[in-house]
Amino acid sequence: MQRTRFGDMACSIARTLDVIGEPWSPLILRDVYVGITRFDALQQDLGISRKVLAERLKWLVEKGVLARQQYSSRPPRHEYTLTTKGEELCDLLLVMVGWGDRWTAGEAGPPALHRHHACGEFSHVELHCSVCGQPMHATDVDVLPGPGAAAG
Amino acid sequence: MQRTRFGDMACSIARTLDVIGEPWSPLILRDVYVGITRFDALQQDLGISRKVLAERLKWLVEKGVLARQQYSSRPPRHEYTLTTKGEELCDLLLVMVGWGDRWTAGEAGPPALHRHHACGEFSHVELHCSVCGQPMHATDVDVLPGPGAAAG
DNA sequence: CAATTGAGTTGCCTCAAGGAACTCACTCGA
DNA sequence: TCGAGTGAGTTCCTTGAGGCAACTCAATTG
Repeated sequence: MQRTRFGDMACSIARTLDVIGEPWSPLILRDVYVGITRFDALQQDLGISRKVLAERLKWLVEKGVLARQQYSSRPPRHEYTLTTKGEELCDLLLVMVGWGDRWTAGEAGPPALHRHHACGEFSHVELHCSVCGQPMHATDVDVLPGPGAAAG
Repeated sequence: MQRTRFGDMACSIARTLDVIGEPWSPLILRDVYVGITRFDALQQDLGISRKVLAERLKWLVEKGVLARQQYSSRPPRHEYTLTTKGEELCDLLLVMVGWGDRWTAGEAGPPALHRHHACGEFSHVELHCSVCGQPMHATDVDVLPGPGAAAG
């Protein structure tokens, strides 16, 4: 949809958006993550047009986020599953959930709860520094050019 | 751009996407976060059409993510700054950077580095459980309906 | 007084999203 | 063996969103 492709920009945010930035893509990822893996099931759950769904799935498979696997040979039937790359993208969804629950849920409360396997409690994700382990938010960091920054 | 509005869905991911899911919005947020706060500066940095930029900024201000502030009265000049709500959305950008650096940076390395104030080191964010403090990834949680789930 | 700058607005054109109908291969039940 | 059903798309048409360029308007600098 966007004519301007984000994949060529020297910015990891833009390049991530190139993969899952198009409308519906994160919701498709969410559905596959919660176990809705077949074309028709996705189409019905999302209310997305079949055309757009087919395009998005193809793109996500190309990008290595989803894998298209045959689960029946006669008749040939496929399902979409997460690759490791895709599973790690789901962490992004978890963070979206955190923000959405906090700022958009309102009186009714969060639409979904997340129970952490390790402790068995319902919780949210928090961001920590990979080096020192302390909390790390956008306001706690300086952004500096890295090795992959565009020249000029 | 998407005709289907995500804001009405009973899903925090969809509602988050309703706010910043449209093309360019996350990049606008990134720019404001790194200190590019004026209309023309944003337009030039992003290469976005002025029309779309005006629309996005208006939307983000309406949604309470950005604030439009006058920094000069004669001539009247404005800049866009992050609200608390917007700052917390930037955490999402940090996670995007993490994924993008890991999966899309390639040989050249990450385009930007993030130095954590607390420890002074260049690092990435990691996701931890808000209850037990242990690492928490999408594969480590069960998703269950919450109080705000749609009936049926 | 002309040129410049900041911050948009307007108009036109193309391409993408939505929707519905159609295809095609296979299976199941009568 | 006929018809209905299912999974997985593809095709076609209409509408509307994004890109681009030009225009506005007010104040400021030279």
